Amino acid sequence: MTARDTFAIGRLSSRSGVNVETIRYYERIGLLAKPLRTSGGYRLYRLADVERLAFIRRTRDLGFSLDDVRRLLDLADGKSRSCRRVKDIANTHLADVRAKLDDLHRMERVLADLVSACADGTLPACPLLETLAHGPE
Amino acid sequence: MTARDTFAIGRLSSRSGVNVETIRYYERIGLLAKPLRTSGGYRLYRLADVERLAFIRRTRDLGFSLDDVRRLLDLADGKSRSCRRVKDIANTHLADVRAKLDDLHRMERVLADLVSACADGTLPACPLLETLAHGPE
DNA sequence: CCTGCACCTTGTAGCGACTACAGACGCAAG
DNA sequence: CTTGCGTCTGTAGTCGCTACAAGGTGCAGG
Repeated sequence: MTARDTFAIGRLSSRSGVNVETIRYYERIGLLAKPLRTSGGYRLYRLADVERLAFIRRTRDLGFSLDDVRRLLDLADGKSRSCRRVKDIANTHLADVRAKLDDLHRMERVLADLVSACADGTLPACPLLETLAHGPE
Repeated sequence: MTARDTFAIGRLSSRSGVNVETIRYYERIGLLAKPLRTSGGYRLYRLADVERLAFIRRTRDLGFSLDDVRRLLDLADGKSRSCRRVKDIANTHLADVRAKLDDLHRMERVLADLVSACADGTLPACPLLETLAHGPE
């Protein structure tokens, strides 16, 4: 049934590193075009789909939202490939990442302090619990 | 109608720094006990509720999950106040925070690199898009 | 007493990005 | 032909809220 260079979703999954369920989800939300089907209803993919999905995976791994992925795919598909617009999206996302980084750093510092205040954990009153109950200082 | 030291949900919200909708949500999932009501059905709170909610807010601000919050509240309520168990929860969460911190650091580095490779954004081919399309080097 | 207004009520649906089924069908190897 | 895995659709669950809609309450001013 399958032409020499087509394959089913499981193979696309293993070749792209994206979960089968996730691939179907991407199709449902319109991130991937609807693929050809076998007479029995199986989705049929080609090498180009592996590429596209690998693009998505790499973009997701950098923490971009699916909306950003969509925009970046559009830019990659377009003739223009406007570097400017790509850069804008990336810069905005970079600012988000840095903001989250700051938040996490703050949490890390406070948590590490609080945990160390608990010493070996055998204290009668728990300093960590005290801080949660009544605030710092 | 209200006794001298009770107040409605809006006041609890402004005193604890937790959104009205969020307070009702916490009640619904059993994080807060069901409060007394006025004859007209309004929830009635006391100072102790402000404390409890402030505890929750502080704990959430440190990034603990609501499940962790529940466990920490149980420990704070219990006679034992086992510092050991509190410490275990905090340490596990701290490890999570550090793992996320590592992820974000990695993203930050790669993003900053890619963005700077785009120079002033007027390049004919976009290096950032190339990397997303074909992977690093 | 009536009006107006802010506040409160319940219930439900939406967000993002998946993940996890159930129950049925396809397909290829032995 | 049977076995057994792969795939299909559709729906519901995750987390931690947030945002309504449509109606009821409480209180101050006139």
